[in-house]
Amino acid sequence: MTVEHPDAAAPAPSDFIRDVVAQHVAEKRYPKIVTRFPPEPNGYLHIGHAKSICLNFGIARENQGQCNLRMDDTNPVKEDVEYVDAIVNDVRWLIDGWADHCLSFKPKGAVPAATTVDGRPDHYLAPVPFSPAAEPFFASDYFEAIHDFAVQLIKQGQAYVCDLSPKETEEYRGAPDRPGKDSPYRNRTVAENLDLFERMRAGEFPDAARSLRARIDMASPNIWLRDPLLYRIRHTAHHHAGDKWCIYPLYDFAHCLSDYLEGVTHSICTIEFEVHRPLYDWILSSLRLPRPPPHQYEFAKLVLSYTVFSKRRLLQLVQDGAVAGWDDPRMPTLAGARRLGIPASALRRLATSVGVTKYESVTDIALFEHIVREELNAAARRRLAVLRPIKLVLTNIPAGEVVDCEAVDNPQDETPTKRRIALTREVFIESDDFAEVPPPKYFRLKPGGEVRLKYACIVRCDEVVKDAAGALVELRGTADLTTRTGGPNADRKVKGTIHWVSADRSVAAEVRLYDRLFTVAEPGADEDFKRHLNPRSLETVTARLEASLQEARPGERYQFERLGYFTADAKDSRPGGLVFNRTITLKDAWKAPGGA
RNA sequence: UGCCCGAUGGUGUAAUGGUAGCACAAACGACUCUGACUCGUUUUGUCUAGGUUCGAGUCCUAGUCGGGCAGCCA
Repeated sequence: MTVEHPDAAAPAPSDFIRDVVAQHVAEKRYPKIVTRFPPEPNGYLHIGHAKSICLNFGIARENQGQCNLRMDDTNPVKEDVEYVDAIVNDVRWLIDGWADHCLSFKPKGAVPAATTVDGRPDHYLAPVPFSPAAEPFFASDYFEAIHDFAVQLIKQGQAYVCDLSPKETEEYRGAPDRPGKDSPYRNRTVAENLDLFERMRAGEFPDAARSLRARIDMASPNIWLRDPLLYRIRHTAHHHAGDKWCIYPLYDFAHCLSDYLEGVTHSICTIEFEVHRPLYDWILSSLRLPRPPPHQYEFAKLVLSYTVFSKRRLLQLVQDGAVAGWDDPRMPTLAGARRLGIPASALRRLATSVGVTKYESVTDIALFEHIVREELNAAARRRLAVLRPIKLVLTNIPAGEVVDCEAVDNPQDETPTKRRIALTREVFIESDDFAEVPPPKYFRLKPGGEVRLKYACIVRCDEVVKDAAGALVELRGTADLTTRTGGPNADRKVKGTIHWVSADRSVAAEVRLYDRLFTVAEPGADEDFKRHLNPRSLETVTARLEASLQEARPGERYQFERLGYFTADAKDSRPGGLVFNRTITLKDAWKAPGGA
């Protein structure tokens, strides 16, 4: 069954960034709209990143443009190829079937060739579609070009080598309300700076002994204009660039130039970079580049209630063993969400429905849950499964006899398909669906009461069998076969309908019942956020599934009727040993009195 | 404290000087072989004070409140 992605047909969203892009398109300012998604490969992508990914790829998609996936890998000490691979995988999963045609990679191993335009360096790497011979863009591929730009700034007297230690640099920088003071090395000659910078590159100096700085204004009210560092010395090999370098550009210098080199037109980032924008513009305009420079736009990142997104905290959860890894289904990472069974389309819909603004807000997790249920309701086949089985013996059905029943795969389908399930003398029902002393308005099974077994018939509970200790052993009852679906009394109404499986025509399986990882709406607001961890975020049960579920494939999603949506775990499922993850429960409007 | 950014129901957003709308949540009701889905009804909002204007959520001024910035992190 194929379900059209609802977001494929949805009208393009509108926000202040898209308004700007639309205007630029109208005035034909650029030959093509080019955006980029630039994660640093130092952790896994999370749902917050989905907002940025959908914004950048969405804009490319809506304007027949392209979006580059670029590793912002300028700090080798924090990064790793493990993260590069995970990021590529997650991005491709998120945009598959939606904006994958806008995803631009580069030929594997390619490094931009230096050319000269108007006597100035100009490196432009033409993008290629994803293929086995392609890889994402890497800022580290531009190190040679970025170095050349640094040399140009030095020659223009706009950058200098500074010998101040990190601590001294901090002191000289001043404070937001107090101007900084000039470095004593600020007025070195061009020749001296050129010599020193090349010796930095050659590895003559130890880490942090010198740095390359932009020469702007130490009294600027904007901290980022007070002679910011452009290059630092780090005698560390790089996961992508190898051991070629011992000087690495900092974010502010590398990012704007990477954007420029890739032909990015709209460089979209989060609001903490707003104060960096004057520096972004200063660098690009100082270089007097032949092509029109990109511009930076900022938006507020996604904050979701009941979850944390900061890499620091997510890393802590992984390292402390609070979860089983970056892809633990409880993690808000894309890898975790995927394993939990969240469809990529739900993430995309969340990303667009929260809007794009300049003020930070907290999105209620209930909105996300609503979207997930809506996607799954349309797409997931229904199955019967009993999480916590209790036995019900239907005494009027002889042992060995099979009553054939027909069940609908998904009533939401236009032409629903059906399957057969077997009703036998012994069935399992949900322990929640029987109450010896029922609360008011209890529609389910009680002694002497009746319920309908979904897709089968109405049954009555005649007897409650207990052991010597008073614990429930089994229920005994009778089936009214005349009320079978399609039977003469099929229309007979009873208040409750419950799910069930045949005792011997069902299979046992591990089912992991996941719940929110945190118990409070804003766990991240508390430095000691781990005390808000939900002790019941995972409960594992051995459930009984209807026989047809044996054929479930890893990653497949089902609705277990009346319970929720469940996905066959792609990592721990084995042939004959399926593991299901509860993606999300069904909405449940019934409130048992007294919390029963 | 200096600079920058922002403020619309409980929550997230729309309205681009002209009827404050949508979604989520909540409550109630209808339907129901999923207490799901679907459908119907209801509740709740333009931070404050001035100004411009025939008309202000929108423009201006001041204030209040919130966020961001002082890594050789990104």
